[in-house]
Amino acid sequence: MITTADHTMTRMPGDERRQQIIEEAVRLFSVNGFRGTTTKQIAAAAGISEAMVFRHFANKEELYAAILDHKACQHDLGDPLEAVSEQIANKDDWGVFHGIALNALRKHREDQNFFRLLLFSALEGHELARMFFESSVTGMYEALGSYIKTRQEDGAFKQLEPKAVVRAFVGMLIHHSLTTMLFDPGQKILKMTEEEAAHNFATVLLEGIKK
Amino acid sequence: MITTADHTMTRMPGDERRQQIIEEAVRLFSVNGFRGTTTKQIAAAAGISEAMVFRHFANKEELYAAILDHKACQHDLGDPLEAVSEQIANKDDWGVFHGIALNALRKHREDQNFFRLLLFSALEGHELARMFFESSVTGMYEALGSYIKTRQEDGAFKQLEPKAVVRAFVGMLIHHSLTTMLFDPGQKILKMTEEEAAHNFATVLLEGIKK
DNA sequence: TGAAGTGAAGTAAGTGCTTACTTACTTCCC
DNA sequence: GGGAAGTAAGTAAGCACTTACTTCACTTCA
Repeated sequence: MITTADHTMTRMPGDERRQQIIEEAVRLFSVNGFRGTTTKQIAAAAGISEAMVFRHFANKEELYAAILDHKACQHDLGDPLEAVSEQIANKDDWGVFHGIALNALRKHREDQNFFRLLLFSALEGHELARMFFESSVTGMYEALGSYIKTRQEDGAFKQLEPKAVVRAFVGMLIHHSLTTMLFDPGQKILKMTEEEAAHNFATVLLEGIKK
Repeated sequence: MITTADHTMTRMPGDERRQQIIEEAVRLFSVNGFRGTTTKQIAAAAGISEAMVFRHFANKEELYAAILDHKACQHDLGDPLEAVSEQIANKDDWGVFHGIALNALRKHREDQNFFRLLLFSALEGHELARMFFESSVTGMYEALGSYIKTRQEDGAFKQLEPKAVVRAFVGMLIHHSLTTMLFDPGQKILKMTEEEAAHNFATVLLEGIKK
């Protein structure tokens, strides 16, 4: 028998195997999409037979839902500005934007697979992915938007629509991650470290909105 | 016989039919992706039998390539800054950024289908789509980047990496179109006209980079 | 103590349906 | 009557999912 993975034949308790299937599925879905990935491929990647996939998940859709559940927990969904709470308290505007940018760029790089998967499913029209995307984006809009509003009231920022400003900022970050991921994985077009990118984006935005 | 389109049964000369197949395919590919669209669906949408699709295109891949070819011509690929050439000559910075923004947002709305299709194929790893995306993005990077460089030499703009500035700007625009398309088609989250969005983005960017 | 039984983890070999693509044939216009 | 435009009815491969069976660690109780 030919096996593709060295963990074949080693019996594992149910939950570990479940996790393993989920992880391989994330990898494959993120590369080929939901429709472009077969249950056979997933099984092979996990080093088990296809039937075992269906012992752990009623069907392909349920496996997919399990991935989103798992990832949603993993990605906290707590306060999106938690990492820069200190800067916010100090009204250190540059620190806030720089911190958010650096944080977001790092997160995107670390979980490119999940990022791709989300995009795929948003395009494929999967409800759960849509909800996840929507709620996490909405959270950022509200949190950062209210900070901008506060600073406008302080007279520190121009009177631009806060949501538009957030969209501009989030746009810089997501587009940067997306372009790098899809077209410039080797960072050959734009030779720039994460730190430099975050610095540039924070500078452009802050200078653009402060009075 | 049940037909889904009113043009069934009317004989058309070859090229017209070819165009029609391409148009229906664009619509379907953009909604369901390449893998998620069947040749039967395309045939039904065009009101012809599946065999006719294969009379016009050797296989599904060739149909896909024909779409990109067709769209690539349609989308000119001339100077990406042609529409704002006057503002560039006058060094009307705000006019340049505002014009580009308005132009891009309009184009994206008008050709959402093609935009979705491109994203799908970038994710699915289709070489041609990759090339199209890459060349059009690269064109913008070079054209706008060189304008920014000129204005930096004039002493009008700050010494930020031009490519990073372009990426920030393009990011605002693409992210706005993408988010609107995927999650906010009814414009309920961000109630903002194209003109307002372009105004905001141009202001944020220009104020962020000018001295 | 050890044979008998239990159940979870595993598989090989299907099933029926869908897919891209083909073939053999018809219709209709010039 | 020849050729382009069209079709109905395939075919082989691939898909999600099932079935019928095996393996083996671990109880249970005569």
